[in-house]
Amino acid sequence: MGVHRKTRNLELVLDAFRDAQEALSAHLLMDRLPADVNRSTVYRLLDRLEDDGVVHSFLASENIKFYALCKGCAQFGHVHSHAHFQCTSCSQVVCIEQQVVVPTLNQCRVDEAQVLLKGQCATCMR
Amino acid sequence: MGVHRKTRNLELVLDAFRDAQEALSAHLLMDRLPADVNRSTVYRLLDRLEDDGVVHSFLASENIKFYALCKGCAQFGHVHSHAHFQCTSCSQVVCIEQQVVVPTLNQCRVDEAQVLLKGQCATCMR
DNA sequence: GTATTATTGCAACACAGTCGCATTAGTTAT
DNA sequence: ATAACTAATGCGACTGTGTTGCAATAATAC
Repeated sequence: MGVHRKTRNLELVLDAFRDAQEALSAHLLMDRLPADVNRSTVYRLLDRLEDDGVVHSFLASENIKFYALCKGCAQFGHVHSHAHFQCTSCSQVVCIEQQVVVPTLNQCRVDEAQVLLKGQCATCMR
Repeated sequence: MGVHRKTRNLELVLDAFRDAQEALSAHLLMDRLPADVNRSTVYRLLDRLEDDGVVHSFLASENIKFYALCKGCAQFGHVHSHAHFQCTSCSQVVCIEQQVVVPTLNQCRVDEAQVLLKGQCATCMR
């Protein structure tokens, strides 16, 4: 657990994640922060929070890295093999609570599975 | 199926994929092509080949898009829910033949699952 | 061969993310 | 409270992947 001074920016980022029900990209996160929070700072905070196991990251469409608060996943030694769902209409990303069955391979050792489900969310379907 | 003139570049790209046992990023692909093949051309060829169902793409680590020839997957109306494995040591990416069970969600319609398994490949383990 | 137009090369661009460095501001000890 | 220490920040420049407009080239159809 790295050093974490209780700074304004850190609080703002954590608040943003707590307020959001969804996962956030660096860009989406910055939209929810005051405009004067520096881009580099946001990336550095995200890196640190990920190192400390506060958030986890995964790749969604368009090569965008998304971040979400770790909840249950922290209990399992941070095996982030839970799935994420991204709506192809509104691009919103959410964590799927149910655990995913990780296939075993006969030649390779599998440490982690990143599962991105794509489709349409409830809001966009109606 | 879009128009495809039989050009030198197209042949070179297809040959590179056929020769490779693994999936290739645009960068890795260009390493295997003559140096005078333009970067834009490679990206455009990859886009076209993907549109035509000749290759499929998926995201691996570091937000890099990988491409691989479609084989069996083409039979199933291009539901690319098969997994890919990336070695965290050598970064090589391969397609996993075995089909992945796509979780169903009660609120959302899932059209596609992108599964990236990460671990160590046979070569790097020994 | 000529006409048509898909394909290409080039250069400039867009965007996510990183890095070095000087400055600012939490934290700790006095 | 103040000073010392150093983590955190802001800035600007940079990297790397991928895109785009446009003029030149070349594959195909006639």
